[in-house]
Amino acid sequence: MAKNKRDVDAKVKKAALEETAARLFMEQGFEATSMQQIARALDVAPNTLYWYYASKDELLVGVLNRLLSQTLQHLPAMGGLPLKAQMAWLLDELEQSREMVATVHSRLDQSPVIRAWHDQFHQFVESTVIFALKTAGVEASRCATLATVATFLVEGLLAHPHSAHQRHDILEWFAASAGDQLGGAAV
Amino acid sequence: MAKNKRDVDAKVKKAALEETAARLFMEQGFEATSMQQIARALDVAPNTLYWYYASKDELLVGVLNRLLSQTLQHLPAMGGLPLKAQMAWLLDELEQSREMVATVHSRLDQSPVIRAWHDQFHQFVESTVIFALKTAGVEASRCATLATVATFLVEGLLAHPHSAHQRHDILEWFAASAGDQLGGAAV
DNA sequence: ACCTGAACACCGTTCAAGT
DNA sequence: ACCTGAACACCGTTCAAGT
Repeated sequence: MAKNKRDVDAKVKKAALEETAARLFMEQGFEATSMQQIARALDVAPNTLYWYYASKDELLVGVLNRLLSQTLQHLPAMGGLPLKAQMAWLLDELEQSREMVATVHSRLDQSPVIRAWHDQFHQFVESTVIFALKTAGVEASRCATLATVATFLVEGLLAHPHSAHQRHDILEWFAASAGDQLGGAAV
Repeated sequence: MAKNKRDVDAKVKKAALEETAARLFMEQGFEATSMQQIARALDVAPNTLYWYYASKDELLVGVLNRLLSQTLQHLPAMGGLPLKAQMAWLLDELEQSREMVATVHSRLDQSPVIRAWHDQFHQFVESTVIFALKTAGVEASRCATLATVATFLVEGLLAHPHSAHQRHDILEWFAASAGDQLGGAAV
């Protein structure tokens, strides 16, 4: 288990690999970026990538986890804020990875490994939102439904182009509806 | 403009082509179905398909329009029903084309022709829902927001596996929230 | 352990040629 | 107008071989 030189080197190389891949995926999209292209940017042979990742989708998972861990570092600061603000923050955060979000959804039915990552991510987000709702005093039986609705609204806003005005109206309406039904908890 | 024999033949052949393609797309998915495979099922050479459609995506558009026109024939009967029932009907209808819905969303960023079809379809659905809401007496300024939310919820339910219980809770909550805010209109 | 050259089995699409 | 055979330029991935 000792971290020897080799492990460090491998980690560093994977990091460089994922950063390059992430850049190309975001610039051109996942489908439009070939393994050849990534390899060329790294100055290695195309099949070298397969020593580190079993497939292009596994490389995508590596990229996703890297992006996720970066986002999670900013999470603690969001603890006490109202739900509407938290959704707005999540939206801003995800919007910077719009391309990646769309890619994940587009490969759900084609790639079991992406499906697994997606489902796990969703479960994490939903349970986090449910916890936040409970903490805000929302009736326990309603929390799951509200969390799912919140998720669907965020995904809808991400997938479809919209104005700041539209976004505001939707989040406002949701927060009001969620709050109203339980006598004005601070949602 | 006269409908001569040639036109009829072409229509019939396109119909057969699109039905075969639709079947394979639904059985195996769009990506997993090659032009070769479709051609083989029709007993023609692969490039024959390109005489009728400029690309695989244009063939998909043909299939989509065919499915849509079938669905639209059942639409008139839905006129007077409450919004919740209409959403449930739309969900059942779309769920039979889950694969196609997912395919359309997955190709939005790759294919301008699919993007155009999708946007047009969305506009049609939203304006239909807005009309239904206005007819039900919903305040005009709220209609657009509610229609968008309804759309997002339908898409969310379609994209993510869920129980009948979850679906019921979400539709119930939405109808209640939409109705409450304007003194109990028959939404 | 790490990387390569060469190949494999596809893919959507094009083009010149036939009828 | 309609259809074909043959090819093109890719693609993700594999494998045997090198160090």
